[in-house]
Amino acid sequence: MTVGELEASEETMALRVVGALRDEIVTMALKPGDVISESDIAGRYGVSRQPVREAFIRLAQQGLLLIRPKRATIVKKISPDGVRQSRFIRESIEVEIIRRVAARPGDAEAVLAELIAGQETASAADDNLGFHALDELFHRTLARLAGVEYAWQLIDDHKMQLDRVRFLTLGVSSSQRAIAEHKEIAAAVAAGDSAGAEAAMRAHLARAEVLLSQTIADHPDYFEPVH
Amino acid sequence: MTVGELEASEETMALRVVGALRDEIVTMALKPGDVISESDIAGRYGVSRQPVREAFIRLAQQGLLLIRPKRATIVKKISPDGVRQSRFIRESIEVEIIRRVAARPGDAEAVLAELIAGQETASAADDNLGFHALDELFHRTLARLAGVEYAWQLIDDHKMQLDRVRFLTLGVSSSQRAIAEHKEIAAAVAAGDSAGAEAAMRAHLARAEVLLSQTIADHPDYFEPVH
DNA sequence: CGCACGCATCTACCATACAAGATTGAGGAA
DNA sequence: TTCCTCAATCTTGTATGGTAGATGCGTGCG
Repeated sequence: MTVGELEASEETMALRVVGALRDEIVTMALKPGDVISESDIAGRYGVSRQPVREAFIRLAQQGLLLIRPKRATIVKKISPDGVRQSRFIRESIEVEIIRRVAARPGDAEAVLAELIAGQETASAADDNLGFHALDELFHRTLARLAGVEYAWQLIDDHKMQLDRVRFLTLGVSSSQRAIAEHKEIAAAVAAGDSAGAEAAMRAHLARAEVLLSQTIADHPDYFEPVH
Repeated sequence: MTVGELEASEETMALRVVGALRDEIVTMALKPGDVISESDIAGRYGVSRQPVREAFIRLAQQGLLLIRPKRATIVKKISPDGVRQSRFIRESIEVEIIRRVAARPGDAEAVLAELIAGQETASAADDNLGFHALDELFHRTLARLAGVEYAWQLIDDHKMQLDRVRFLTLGVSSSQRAIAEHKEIAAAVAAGDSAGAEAAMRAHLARAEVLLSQTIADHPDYFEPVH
């Protein structure tokens, strides 16, 4: 597989390689279990081994690569247990966020309504990518409203694991249903109903759960064996 | 300041430098705002710039260093807002953990009682360091009992920010009170009282909150200005 | 035939040299 | 005095060569 040159930019080579590799991994162009090497990637992107090496370190810390010293570097297989726990973390934080927002709705209602309207537009136009972006923005906005945007950044880091699974289930998810659930959350927030908002958020996040086992069955070699 | 050589070990140089620098930062031997350079650290530890550089990258991703390209690398100042949000994350996750454990106590009661007994021994012997270790183990054990030990690892990463604050308030904290609160949590867990366990955990974590503003007042130059 | 040894050949790790942006301070002109 | 210019000298970024450990395969011995 040949890869186009990295476009020139302000950032350093190392960071550009990080971005390029992350995209390849999340979109499954690089598959879990694939063996890569510094020289290999360096050659493909037309840079030296040094920035590639630093990119490997960053991606390894984010859980996307596994560096086996003096042996090889491989694209980390998806850990079912890791996915489960990433969801646990996300649910813990998002539930706490929605509680806080519901406790002091402020101008949340108007902001959320606008976002949901945008999602309906994207969904009607079959703009899957746009919808995904707005979906993410919905959750990020809730974090901002709760005054903990930094916490969302944390979720974002660990969300890459989930994004790989999401990519494997593309098309399966129903944006209609997601929008309905978003409305339910927004309504509970507007009403200041903490308990209701929490329950709605839990239900919203739980929906993705059922897809995992099916995905594992479809692509068993992309996942770590249970031990 | 001169630093002893790194003891020989199996791991790579880069990882040893990471550990050494992390300790220096958390214990405030390297103070927030201090300017360091790859060459400087390399000379002090007797290695080349390369492993030091890789250590910098890792520590920067963990939020302890700030790399300003072509300029300098500095020990990141503590962000009061970051501390607040790190606590938010920790509370979110720990509350969810304690709920799960309380919902299925299992053999939690015996395990927790044993840990608390150890803490009392350490406290009676004025073994502050040992008590701290057992305190951490208490929370980690709860995560294990909930089946989400990986989630604790996440907290651990972001706990370094909090540890720097904790180091500044050493001696202030009362281990007696912490033990009493641990007992309260364990009792609620044993009784299967989810709501009570959650409330006890929130109170336990909230106790540290009051110390922050005092600490900022004592060491204003260690913290980022509010913007 | 089966197994152990050794060598060719991978890998990531580390050291060193060079490149290029950023800072600082000295020195000269207005 | 004040301000601008520029060069010395910091910094991190990148390239490349050499090193040591791990792997796999072929060979030769039992």
